[in-house]
Amino acid sequence: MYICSMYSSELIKGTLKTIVLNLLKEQGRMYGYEITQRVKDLTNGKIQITEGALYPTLHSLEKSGELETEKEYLGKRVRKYYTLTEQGQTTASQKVNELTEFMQTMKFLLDLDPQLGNA
Amino acid sequence: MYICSMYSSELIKGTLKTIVLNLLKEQGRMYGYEITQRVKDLTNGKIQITEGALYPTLHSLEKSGELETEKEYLGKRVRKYYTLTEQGQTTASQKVNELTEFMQTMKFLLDLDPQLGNA
DNA sequence: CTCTAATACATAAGAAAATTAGGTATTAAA
DNA sequence: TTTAATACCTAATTTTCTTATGTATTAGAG
Repeated sequence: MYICSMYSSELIKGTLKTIVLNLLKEQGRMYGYEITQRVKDLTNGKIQITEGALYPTLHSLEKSGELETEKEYLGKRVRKYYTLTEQGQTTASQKVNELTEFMQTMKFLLDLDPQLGNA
Repeated sequence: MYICSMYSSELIKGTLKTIVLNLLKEQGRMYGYEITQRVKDLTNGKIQITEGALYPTLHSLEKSGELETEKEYLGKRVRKYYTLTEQGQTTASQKVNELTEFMQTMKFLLDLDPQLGNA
């Protein structure tokens, strides 16, 4: 599953593209399987991207012009490396900003940050 | 739409139950339409719950035992007030905790909080 | 007085996104 | 030699939300 043990999965839908775009922005160049492992490591297993969710997302981002690919061979095994296009860089920033703003709004709405200015 | 102007809607799926349960926990007793207005007001219109999303969610939460209802009449107009059951109180807390933890994980993952201990 | 906007409930068809479950194939390790 | 890990992929189903309706009451504008 896209999210497993730590979070009830319905909480988190819709963040996958943002995660992928942001990782590629920071790392430069990654292949699919690497993305799943990186996210798992970075979050101590709390967020686990499934391949059934990831690959369609990568294909969709490529189709819409955010990502480019190049294949690489290690012996006979294939890797498809993804990099951000210029458009993808812009989208990545926008998505991260949107998610950041949204999380702040949610924090306020859930009264987790009651005064909006707790030092 | 559930989310309109400010956020691309795909970012935010799966938070509706948490929002509803948390509001009812804080406010005690609310009716559907009131919830949509409260959320809109609290978020300055950034998050707008549609009735097409809200009512099915309320019915589902009632069916699963998180919410109880009582009808009230103002003249001929009906209001259905929702309150948390004991189970609902527990669920509300859990959902808020989950979302809080998730948002922290996301913040870290998106490198928005690079050192994990910025004062 | 009449029409519109707001209040207040509801459902149904469709779209979007993930889950679940499968498939192929290579390589490293037990 | 068999299993686990690496590495790609797709299809059926489910969940959740959007969009579009529908009904009805009440307040306010003209």
